Amino acid sequence: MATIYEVSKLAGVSLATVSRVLNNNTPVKEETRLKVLAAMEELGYQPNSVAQSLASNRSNSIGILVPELNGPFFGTLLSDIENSFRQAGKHVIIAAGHSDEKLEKESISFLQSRNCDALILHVEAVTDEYLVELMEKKVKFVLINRFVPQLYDRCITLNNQHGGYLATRHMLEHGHQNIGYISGPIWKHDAEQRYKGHLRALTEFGIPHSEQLFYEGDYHEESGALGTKALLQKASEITAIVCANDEMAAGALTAARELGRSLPDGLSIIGFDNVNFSHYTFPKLTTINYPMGEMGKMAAQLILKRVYQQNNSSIQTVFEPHLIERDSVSRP
Amino acid sequence: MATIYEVSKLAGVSLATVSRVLNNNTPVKEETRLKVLAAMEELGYQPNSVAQSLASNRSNSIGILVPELNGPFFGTLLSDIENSFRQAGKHVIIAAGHSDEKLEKESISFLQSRNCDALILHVEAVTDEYLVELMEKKVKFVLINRFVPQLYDRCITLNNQHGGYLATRHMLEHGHQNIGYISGPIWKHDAEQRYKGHLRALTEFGIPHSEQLFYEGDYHEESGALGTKALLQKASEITAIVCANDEMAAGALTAARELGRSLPDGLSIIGFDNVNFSHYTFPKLTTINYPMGEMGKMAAQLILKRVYQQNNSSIQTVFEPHLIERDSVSRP
DNA sequence: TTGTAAGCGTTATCAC
DNA sequence: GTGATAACGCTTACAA
Repeated sequence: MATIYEVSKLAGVSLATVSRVLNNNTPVKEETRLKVLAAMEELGYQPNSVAQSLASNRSNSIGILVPELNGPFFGTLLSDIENSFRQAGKHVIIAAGHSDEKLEKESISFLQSRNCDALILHVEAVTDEYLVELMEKKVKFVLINRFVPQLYDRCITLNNQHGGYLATRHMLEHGHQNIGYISGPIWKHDAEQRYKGHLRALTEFGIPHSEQLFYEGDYHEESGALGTKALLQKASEITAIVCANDEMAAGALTAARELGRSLPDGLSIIGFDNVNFSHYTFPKLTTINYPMGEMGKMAAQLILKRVYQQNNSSIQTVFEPHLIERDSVSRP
Repeated sequence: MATIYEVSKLAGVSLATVSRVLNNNTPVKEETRLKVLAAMEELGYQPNSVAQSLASNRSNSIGILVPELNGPFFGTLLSDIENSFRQAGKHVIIAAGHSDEKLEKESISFLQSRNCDALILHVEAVTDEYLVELMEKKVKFVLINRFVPQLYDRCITLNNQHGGYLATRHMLEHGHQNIGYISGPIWKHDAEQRYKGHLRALTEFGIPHSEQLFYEGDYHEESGALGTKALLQKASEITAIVCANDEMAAGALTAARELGRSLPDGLSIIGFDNVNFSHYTFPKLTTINYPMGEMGKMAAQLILKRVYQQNNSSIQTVFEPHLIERDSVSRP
């Protein structure tokens, strides 16, 4: 591989000049510019990004930490992030935290040890304090799907409460009065918010809320099935179930069928997230869209702007979900 | 951030010695070793991986190129690859090629410009010749899901023919005699092999093959629906359809239902790949497992062994698929 | 077993 | 505008 030194010799200029045309940050006479460019071409010169990083103290790499790499959720996030950065000549290093505090911390150190210029964190297990400390240590990062007050200007979040509201309102507008709710782990911020939105819709329609109609699941398919069975047993008058995510909704679909309910006539079900499999269910799942891709893109923009001073588009930190109507909801 | 130099001063030894305990490749007296370790601890020293790369001419990074980052397929691949490398202290840089020749080539140069020590390539559009050239340029890489004779010892592949055979045999064993086949683009190697397996099973059971029963799709859901309608119209005696992947099988399920066939009694359907959504369909899809994760792990092992001389486990290059029985196949 | 010193391929600060 | 030259933080002969 040719080096900058060989280029400088061939072009008959100094090292520094070659570096200048490479980075075109300092004016260079057009004539010499062309000479250098020609020399580069001739040698098939490719700058060594490692040496650049060492000298400039920038790696042009961004670390991404997500809970899982598989699963229906993070593909589009990664995809859009990678895309944005690649166009800017940066690259992305990935790691998975598996929603485990120790692993999340390890992954963060790992990414830091890789000299990432910035991190995009989708973390669940680590505490707010830890993240604040990270900020105080001058680590550059953006948070996805989590809001920490002290870090307000680097949090990209979804309006989960509004999503929960939309889901339940959709049921109410279809004339449902007895609506079960299968929640995510209620200690999780998004689960709590989605549930709040549900309650708000209920209140708005003057429907009283009952403990009978609530089941706390764990966001996994199995708990959606369990929840459905539990709810329908406690309160067989239920005609609709709102699930706090699509996985649980899929479980609910299966369970409802096992209990002999026809779908959607015998039981309407709505999900949340609009993950990639949600239109493969039967009936195709009505759900709330989570704009993961856009949020990933925005996280990238934010870093491009704040860390690299590139890009001047405006930054949006909270995103609005919307309803995706498919076939799993009907009138009771 | 503390440097190796500060550590050496604090420990009262030379730069070189610190480097030695860091890499423990050269014997160091236990006593000094401990002094150095203590100094590192005290300073919270973290080696600068960029400087290490420049000096050692190794970046400890591996580039991964897949067609898509989203989609149901590549998550588990990435997940298992990342895992294997992280345990070995390496990291992974990702890129997407979108099955486009130009993009695939660009992505490969991009990854090379990042000084990756090796690449894992899941490419579709680039030619065999291009890959052979790449090898001749001494680029280190492993191919996933593709076999190129000259590159035989760096190809990790699935026995697609056997998979196709298993799928069709499963139908035959259930007593089906009129079996439709929805293929992937037949110019693709895996599509061709899967189809060959189908024919072999037919022959083995003494069932003649008919053009009427073949439909060439494009591996997408829509074409599975189209294919099902076309086949059932041409040959309504069909009682089973073998699809060359799960997406098309999902389309087939929907189309069959629209045509008023009950599932699986009125029509049995089998898929291929066992992607993440295949058990969310209704009925749950019977399919052929594609061990993406294991193949990713193996690709990582191969690189660890050949590029880093780490790991001495044996290398397996061809993987066998197996049947996953769920609910979409019954007797006719 | 340890130290010295020459790189690795850039960028960036000076002068000129 | 351009050219020397000192970093950047580490690895690795070669000596001792």
